[in-house]
Amino acid sequence: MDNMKNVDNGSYNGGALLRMGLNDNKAGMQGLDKEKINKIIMEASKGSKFYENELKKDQQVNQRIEKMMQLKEKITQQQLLKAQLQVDKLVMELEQSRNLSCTIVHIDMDAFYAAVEMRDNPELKERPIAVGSMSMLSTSNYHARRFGVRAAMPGFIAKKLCPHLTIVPLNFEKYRKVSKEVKEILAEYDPHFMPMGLDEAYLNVTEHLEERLNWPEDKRRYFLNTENTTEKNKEDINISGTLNIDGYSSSPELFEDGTSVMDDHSGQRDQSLKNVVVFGTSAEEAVKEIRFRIEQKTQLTASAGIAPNTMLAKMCSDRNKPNGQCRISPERQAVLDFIKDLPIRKVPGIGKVTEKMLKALGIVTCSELYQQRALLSLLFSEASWRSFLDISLGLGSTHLEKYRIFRPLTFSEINTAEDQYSLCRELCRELAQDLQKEGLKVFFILFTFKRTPLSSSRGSFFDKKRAARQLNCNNVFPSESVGKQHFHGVKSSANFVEEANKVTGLQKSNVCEIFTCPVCFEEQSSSNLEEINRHVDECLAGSLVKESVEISKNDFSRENTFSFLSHCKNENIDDCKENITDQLAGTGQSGSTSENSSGNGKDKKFTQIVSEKPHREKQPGDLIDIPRNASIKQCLFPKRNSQENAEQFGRMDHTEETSSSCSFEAKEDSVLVCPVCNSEQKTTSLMSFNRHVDVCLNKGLIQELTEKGNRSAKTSDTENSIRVGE
DNA sequence: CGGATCGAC
DNA sequence: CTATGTCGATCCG
Repeated sequence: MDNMKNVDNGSYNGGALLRMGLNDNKAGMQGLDKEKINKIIMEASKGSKFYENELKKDQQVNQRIEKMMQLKEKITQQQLLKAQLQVDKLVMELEQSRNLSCTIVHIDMDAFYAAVEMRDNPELKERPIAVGSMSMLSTSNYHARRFGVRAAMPGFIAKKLCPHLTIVPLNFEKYRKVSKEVKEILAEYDPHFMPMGLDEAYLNVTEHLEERLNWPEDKRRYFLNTENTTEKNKEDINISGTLNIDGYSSSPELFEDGTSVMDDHSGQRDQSLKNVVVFGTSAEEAVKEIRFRIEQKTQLTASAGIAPNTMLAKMCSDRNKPNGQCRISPERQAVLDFIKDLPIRKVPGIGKVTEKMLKALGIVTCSELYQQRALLSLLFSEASWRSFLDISLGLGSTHLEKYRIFRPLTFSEINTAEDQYSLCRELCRELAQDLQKEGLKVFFILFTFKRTPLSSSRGSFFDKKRAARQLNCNNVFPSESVGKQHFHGVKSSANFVEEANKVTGLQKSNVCEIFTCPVCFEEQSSSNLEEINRHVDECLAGSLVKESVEISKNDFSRENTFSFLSHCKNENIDDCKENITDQLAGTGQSGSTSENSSGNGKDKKFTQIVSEKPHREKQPGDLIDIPRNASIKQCLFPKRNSQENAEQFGRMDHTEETSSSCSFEAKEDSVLVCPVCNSEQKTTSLMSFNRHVDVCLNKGLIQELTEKGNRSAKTSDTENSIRVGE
């Protein structure tokens, strides 16, 4: 079966294989073609338990595909049309939220483990090697890949493919050390960079590039360390007489754009300065500089991708590897051009199975993925088709999940008051920054003014973890990083409670600290939590309450959401106070004051979803949130889609996930504001509200599509290029 | 909720 | 001679 894991890996990287082949031929190596590789793997595998299991899994996938095709048959034109309208509405929203202002870099060390081993043992250099054991390889060098030897392949099969293969045992300590050296360099370009394992990292170099523009040349000047340079590089330097950074590469593909690091400057440089390199101020130059420095320091090469978001950056870094880089300029068209013919399998998150399922629908490239968006929304879970949509629009995360850069922390490690305060401070700062960066018009705060331990009687902390994380992820932080970071590694709620109680007795203490109201920022000195809450309530009622959603105290999922803890000392809030104040000022200007919230400004469309029933009295422990745009968008097509689909197509859908990913639910006597027409809807059920939104949505969309149709005939789903919200 | 599945390294 | 890993996230029943 050509669906076997190893074979599949082989075909997935067929492009790289071909490129490598060219290199290796130059080195006089021979290799195997794809067919031979598959045959050998097949012979080595068949009969094994593993292989049987692979076959079984493959059959299951086939069954899933069959089911999906049956489902597809039942879909009527009308359903498809309706889905098309809804999805396109969302497309327009997504298009509006497209953020091209960041420069994200993905750095990927080439064949990292193997490269380290080769560096430290020159004998291995010209030989095919792999790192790992007879039962599993972690990586292979480029000679070995010529034979089809790949990461995640068992060593004994690799040996059959390439009998001369040298298998070097893993040496993690060494890799960690080298990785640290690389990370020291990366940190200079983005102190919050996000490592992914030992050999990859994302950097947000937006700020660096801004500063870099004003840097004098000497801050961008580096000296070639000839001692640390490989023999080959020395040769290149000597031969060429003038430093050509292309030359130091072991691959002819470095800087595929035909420029070298020196090209911009070499013309002006005389021979005596040939060991000096000056890098420019552009993103490309900065990344070349990073790669140059990495190689100087570690003698290892890296590939890099530069793009407006992480997904694109990652795919970019793959394009010209090894030892190359690629950039997608921050323009919508450039993004779409890059995406257009890209096989979906290249997209991080789309693996073997998804690829096969989509292939069954005739989808191989990203533009095909876009064309079939309506169908996909009916066949796949909400999470899936939404991510498909993001992919086909070239959208991705523009911020890095900062908290992952540290070694995973457990609560037991954050066990001093000092640590907690500084964590709180840090989180506040990040939040304020994120909000500022995203230019949010709606400011969203979650409070729990309650000193209760995180674990309560109504169920264990971890029972609620998932729901809480969901909320975090949707509302407070743009990612789930917080939940991940802080919940990670805690084994049980009992464990946690125990740890929490050690925490300098904070939550037990009734001693009152001075408390800064997060709304008015006045210091409140009170020994009574309820008093504090009353004050905050008044503040909120005065300024923000009309934009807030009140969430029932009984809604347990909110209870343990990350909160600004009431026992934060002044200093904890102080640091973010400025930012928050600024943010609030900005909020006022951008028109989400209470007056506007029920207004009819188009840009205000989504700022208010739910207004609370005025006369319900707040209770201590209540949470107040103001949904931010992102989460509201997710409410546009709430659960009912899947439910209806399930009813119509006989598909049982997961119920809990999607409903809780909606950041609001209709409580008994809520007044809901339709995000489309902005009118208040008194409603007793989410259903009836949804029905209203539905009508509005379709009305609006038809109008928009009609308008568009006048300008362009390209409104059908049969078009060939990606068309979005032009 | 927990086992199965997916995807990444 | 044998021999196909581990983890987190998500799906799904």
